[in-house]
Amino acid sequence: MKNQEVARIFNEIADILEIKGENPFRIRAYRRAAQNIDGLSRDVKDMSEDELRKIPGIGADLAEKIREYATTGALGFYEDLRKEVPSGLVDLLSVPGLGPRTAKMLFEKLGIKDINELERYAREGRLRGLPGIKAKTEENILKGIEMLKRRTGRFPIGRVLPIAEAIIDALLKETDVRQISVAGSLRRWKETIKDIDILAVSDNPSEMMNAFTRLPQCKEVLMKGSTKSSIVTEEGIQVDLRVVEEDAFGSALAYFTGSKAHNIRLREMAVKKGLKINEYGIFDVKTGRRLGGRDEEDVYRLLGLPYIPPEMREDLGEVEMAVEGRIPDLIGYDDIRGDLHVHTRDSDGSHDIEEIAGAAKARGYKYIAITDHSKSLGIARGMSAEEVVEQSKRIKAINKRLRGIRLLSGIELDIRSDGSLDYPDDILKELDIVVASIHSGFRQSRQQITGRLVSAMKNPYVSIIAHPTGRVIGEREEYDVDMDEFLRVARETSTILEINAYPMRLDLRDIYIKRAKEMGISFVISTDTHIDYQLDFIRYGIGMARRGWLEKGDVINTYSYNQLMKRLKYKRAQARPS
DNA sequence: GCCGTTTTCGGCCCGACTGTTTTCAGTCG
Repeated sequence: MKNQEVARIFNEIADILEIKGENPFRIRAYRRAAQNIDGLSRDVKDMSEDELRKIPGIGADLAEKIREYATTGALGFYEDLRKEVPSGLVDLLSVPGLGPRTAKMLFEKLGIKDINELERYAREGRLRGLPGIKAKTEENILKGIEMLKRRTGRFPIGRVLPIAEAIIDALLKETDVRQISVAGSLRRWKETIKDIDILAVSDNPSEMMNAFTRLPQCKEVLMKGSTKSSIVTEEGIQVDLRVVEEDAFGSALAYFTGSKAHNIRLREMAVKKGLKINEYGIFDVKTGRRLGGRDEEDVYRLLGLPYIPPEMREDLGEVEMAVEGRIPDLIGYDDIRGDLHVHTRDSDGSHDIEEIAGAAKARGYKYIAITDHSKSLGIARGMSAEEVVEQSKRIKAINKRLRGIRLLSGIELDIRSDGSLDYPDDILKELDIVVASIHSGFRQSRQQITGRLVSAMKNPYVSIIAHPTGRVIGEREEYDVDMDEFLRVARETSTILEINAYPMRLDLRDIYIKRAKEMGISFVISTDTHIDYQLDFIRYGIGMARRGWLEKGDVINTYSYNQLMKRLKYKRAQARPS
C-alpha cells in the first residue's frame, strides 16, 4: 500500500513549506490531503486520476503528484524541496513547543540543523539572546527534547479504555461531579490512543482538580490549574481533565471529541450559515446571541444536520452523508447476541465447554460457537480430525442439557501455507460453522497470501475468514493481501468476514470494513476468547464496526439463532450445483 | 493548493496559552 508513503511525503512537504514560511493555506491543503489519503481503504496506485480527484482535498495538482509518485516511485517537487532544507531541520518540528518559525530562525542565526545540535546549544546557554528567546524558552526547549526522548507513542485502545474508566469511576466516587465523559480519540474508538481526554461538569472544580492529581493512578502531575489539569499514569499515558460550565458541556464535548478535521468541516458550515461554533457554544455572528451548547445534539441541530456518532467523526464523508440526511443507524454496543469465535481447553483455551458457555450466558448471549484450533497449529494443541468429530458429538450432548444458550460446533480451521485446509470436506460439513484463518507464512508474496485466502473462501464449508490481515497492533504488520481481490471473492462466495475484537488485533480494521460494507459483504464481530473475561472484548470490535459505518443488519451475530443458522447454511446452499 | 446556494477568484476554523512583549508572535489542539 503506497498510501502511507504518500501521506508521509505530503506531511513532510507541509513541514518544509512551513519552515520556508509559505502560504499557510497551501500547507493546510497538503496536510488535509495527507490525512485523507492515509484514511483511504483503496491503494492510490490503483486509482485513476478521476478517482483521485474525488478524494476530498485532492485537486488537479495533487492528483498529478500522486500519479507521478505511484508510477515512478519518486516525486520531483519533493526531491527539489528537500534540497532546500536540511532533513534534520524538519525533525526539529517534532520537539514540543518548537515550531517552524523558531526552527528557521535557529538555522539562519546559528546554523542549527538537527536535534543534537539544538540540545548542545541549549545546554550551553547559547540560544538566549536570539530574538524572542530568553532563559525560559531555552529551558522549555530542553524540556521538549527530554519529552521527545521518552515519548511512548500510541497505546492500543484495549489498554487505555480501562484506565480511563477507572479514573472516571474514582472521580465519580470522590467528587461532586454532575456530568463526566471521555472525549478525544478514545470516544471515537480509534484503535490506538495517544492520551486520555476527560470532560466534566462540577459545582466544585478545584475539588476535582485536587482529587484528580491525587489519584493512585497518577505518577506525575504535568500541570494543575483551576479548570484544567494533566497527569501521567504509571503506564506513561497522559490524562487531561477539563471542567466546563454545564451550559457548554455539549459544545465542549463536541469540540474535544474531534476529530480536528471533522470540527473544521462543521465550523466551515457554520460560517456559511452566519454561525460561530467554539467550545463555549454555538453563536449567531450578527447578534452575538448564544443559540445552544448544553447538549452535543445542539451543534448538529443548529447546522441543520442529524446527529453524527463520535465513531464517524473523521471527515471521511460523514459530513456529506449528514447533509443528505443519510447517517446510518450504527450497530449498538448491546446488539450482539453471541460470540462466534471461542476457544476451550480442547485446544489452547482455559475453560471447558460448559464453563465458557456459562460465562457467555451470564453476558446475556443466546449462542456461542466453539471454534478450537485445527491440527496444524501444534503450539495451540490443535485438534486432530477424530478429536473434532468427538468434540462435536460432545457439544450436541451438552446442548441437550443447556438452557438459555445454544452451542454451535465449529473449528478455527488453519489455512496451511500451501493454501490447503486442515480437514477434508466430509469432516467440515458435519460442523455448524467453520472459521478459517492464516497462522503461518506471513511473509509470503501478495499473490501467495491472496491465493490462500481465495481458495479457502471458495470452499463451500468455510463460513468465515477470521482476522483477515493478520496484523498485531504495534507488533506485526498486515500480511500482503490484495484487498480488492479478497473482497471481490468474499462477496462472490458469500463468505463472512470477521472483525476480530481482540484489542491487539482489531482485524479487519475500520477502513477495510467501510469498503467491504459498500460492496455488500456480511460481517461477524468475534472476540477470539481464550479465557472468560475476554468475552468482554466484544465492545472493541463493535467500536471498530461503528467506525466502519456498519449497521445492525450487516453483522450476523446480531441475528436470532434461527436467522443465524439460516445465514450460515446460505453459503453452502449457494455453492451446491443445481 | 482546494473549492464553489457568496462559482473560476478570493476566500480558507477557532481560541487558549506562553513568553516575550508594551500590543504580539508563535505554538498547540
